This record gives sequence, structure tokens and C-alpha cells, in this order.
Amino acid sequence: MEPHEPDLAAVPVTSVLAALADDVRLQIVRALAEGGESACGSFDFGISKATRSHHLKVLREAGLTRTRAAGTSRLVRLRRDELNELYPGLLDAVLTQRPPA
Amino acid sequence: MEPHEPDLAAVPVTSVLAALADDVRLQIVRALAEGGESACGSFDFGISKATRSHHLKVLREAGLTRTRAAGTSRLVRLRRDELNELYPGLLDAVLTQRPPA
DNA sequence: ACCCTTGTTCGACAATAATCGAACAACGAC
DNA sequence: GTCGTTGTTCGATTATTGTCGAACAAGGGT
Repeated sequence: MEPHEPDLAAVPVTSVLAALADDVRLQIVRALAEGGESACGSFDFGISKATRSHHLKVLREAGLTRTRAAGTSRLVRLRRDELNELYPGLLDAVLTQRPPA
Repeated sequence: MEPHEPDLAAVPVTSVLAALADDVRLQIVRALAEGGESACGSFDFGISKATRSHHLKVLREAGLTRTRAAGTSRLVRLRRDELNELYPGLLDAVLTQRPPA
């Protein structure tokens, strides 16, 4: 099975941005940025596992994450370096927590 | 009539990203970045004026542009400085033209 | 005044995307 | 092998968003 992890340069910018333009996925990305490689199940916001799987797929296919199998789990990690090389400032801009209004 | 140009800091990050995650709007933003303040009508990609007006509204309400009346036209401009202050690197990341695949 | 140009708004429709439950697959443990 | 855990995939539903034509509004020119 191909894990469908595209070359980041081959992904349209709009797809990268769209992947980040969702609250749930942004929470996932932030968790990954803080906690490093994590199992899918660790992203337990108030959503079903079907929905979680969907969001992880969107992130993966947008070139933002990589996934590898580890026993019965799957470990997900941010493609930080590639992201920073191709879109310098983008991750930081998105990850920076600003004071609540 | 209120032009509905919110404080950028009050706009959720996801809304800013969503505004940029569309091909038509990205073309508009690029045109604004290159050409400076422009009339709405100058963004003549293959869309109706209703659709164009809609996209400009999305950009404006996401805090990305400002609009002012000028005779029978309306001039739109990018809120570059505010954007770069609040999301350093974001505009550059999005504007940078990478070589086509 | 009248018309033309420029935009916006409305209502409808089409396309896209988020969400869920249920069924399925892979693995480890026992 | 069987069972429980962890994820994925399928099908359906709902919500959101892009798109358009038509109607409307505001200005400038003649």
C-alpha cells in the first residue's frame, strides 16, 4: 500500500493552506510541533476516530506529515524541515499562539 | 455602510488561511502584491463579477485587504505591514513563485 | 435628465468538505 | 487460534463554499 506522501513541492500551495485552514487539523499540527512524533490515537479532541483518520489523511496528502507503522499503532510526525525550506515562516506563523481576543 | 474590515488580530488563523486557500483569491493577492492598489475590475480571471465580488469580500473580511471608494470604482490594497507583523513569513511563503512541476 | 460603467447583493444551484456509525484489516497478547 | 486494540475505508448525511444571472445602487459623463 502506498502511504501517499507526496513530494511537498508537488502539492499546490492552496492544498497546503487548505490543510491548515481547519481547527481540528491545526490542533493536530500544534500537538505534533510540541510533542513530536505521536500515535494517531493521541489526538483525542472531541471527534470520532473516522473523522480523525480523515484529517490525518488530509494532512498527509498535503505533504505536511509522514506516517509509519509501529506495531498496532501508526506514528505521525511533522515534516518540519521540508516545510521550513519550501515555505519559510509558514509553520511559525501558524503555530505562534497569539493572546486571545 | 461599514466596510467590514476587521482587526487582523481578531480574525481566527483558520479564516486567514482559508481566505488564502483558493486559487482565484491567491491570484488576486499576487496581483495586489505586484501591482499595488488596484480596482476590483482589474482582477479579470475567468469569473463573473459576482464571483469576483464574493472573493474580494472574503479577503476583506479575513483582514487581508482594505477597500476604499474612488469615483465609480473601488480600490483594493493588501494589508501587507499588518500581515507581516502578525504572521511574519506567511505572505512571502504564499507569494513566492516556485518552479512548476 | 439619461445612460453607461463599476460593484454589490440576492437567490439558487453545484461542488466540496466535515462528520459519523458500521464494517473491515492488521497487529500483539494470551 | 481468539480476543482486544488501533486505524482505515465505505456510505450516507450535513454543512460549507464557489459559482452564476439578475436585480439593484452609486458615480460620472454627456
